[in-house]
Amino acid sequence: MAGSPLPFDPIAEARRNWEKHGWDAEAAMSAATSITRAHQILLRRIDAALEPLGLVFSRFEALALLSFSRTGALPLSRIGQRLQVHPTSVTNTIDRLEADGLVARVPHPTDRRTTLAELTDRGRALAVEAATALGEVGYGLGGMDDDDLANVDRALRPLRAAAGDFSGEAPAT
Amino acid sequence: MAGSPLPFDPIAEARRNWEKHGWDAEAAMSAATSITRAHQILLRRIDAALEPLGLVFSRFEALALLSFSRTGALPLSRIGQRLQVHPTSVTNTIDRLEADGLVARVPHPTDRRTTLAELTDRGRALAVEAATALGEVGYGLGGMDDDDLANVDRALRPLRAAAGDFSGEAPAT
DNA sequence: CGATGTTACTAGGACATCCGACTATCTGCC
DNA sequence: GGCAGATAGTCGGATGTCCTAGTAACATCG
Repeated sequence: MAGSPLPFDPIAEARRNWEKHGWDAEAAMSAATSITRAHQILLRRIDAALEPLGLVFSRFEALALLSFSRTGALPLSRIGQRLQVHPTSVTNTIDRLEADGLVARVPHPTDRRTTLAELTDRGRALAVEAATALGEVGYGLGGMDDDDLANVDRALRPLRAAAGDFSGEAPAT
Repeated sequence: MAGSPLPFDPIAEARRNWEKHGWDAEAAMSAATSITRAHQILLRRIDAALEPLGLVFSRFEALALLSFSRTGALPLSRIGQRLQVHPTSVTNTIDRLEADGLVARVPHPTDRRTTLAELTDRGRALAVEAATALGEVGYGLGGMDDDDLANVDRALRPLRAAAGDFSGEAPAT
């Protein structure tokens, strides 16, 4: 993607430069850049694993969420809340899933404002296939053991807490 | 952005569902989702801090990189390598920085294939302003102390290592 | 009952990122 | 010298995400 690989860690290098030039908050810069980079690596691997199935991560997430619901159908607004994405992103995601015949839009039985996204049989089956495919590559985290994975959860918890992702729940270990 | 906040942690909830339905690799799923979410939180905060300056994170990164270079100019290809983004993304980034008068494209003195992005005076000054603004919000990580930040670096290191970001360097701490 | 405010979804537009393809150059080696 | 292969940058196209605005429908309360 970006020519040849570098012979050094670009984040460590950036940090050295930060310090050398007297720019502050280098620890925060370094952590923020690590997160950005980790996300990039992850998304690339995940999408690569899903590509043969015609999915991308965001669409898979919606499919998974629907699979877990009792009836296989949820209001678009609830999908947006759970996935923490903008309503227009949900519209877009469901548009594509619907075009692929993986979900169907059905009107809400009582609230006429609301549209439900309902899993089709193909959608339900594909969600399982995709989960399997992702499991095989460890959700892009292949190579990390359970300790490593727990460390990631734990390390990012303060950030998510500050963003209000929990409401005072007990931290899950 | 997504309606009202949830009364529970959506990632912990996803993990419970994963287990309940027998989908495997729930630890990896949880860690991957945490990273995705952390990135989203971060990018939103960072871009909010940069918005008054007319920048976004990716353009700031390019500006910072140029600020650290000896001559204030680098080939686009080097920028892409260091920032680990696709060449076309660099073209786009530099297009915008150039349109804003923050960098100028100049031909490479000896290699006629190569274009250099050279910081203008305004670009150099804005980079400093932006670094200050970002420092004030802790690069989107405000509220995390140095231990927390170090934990993030450390936790994500195995992932970056697996992606080849280091070439056998001694892990920094 | 009706005005006001909230909630649900979509349309249009702005960005950033990637990929594939294409042109222009440089490099290496016969 | 000259040709094959690698490298640099750009263009066009496709995706995903967000924001602003706008319409429709529910909910609340005087």
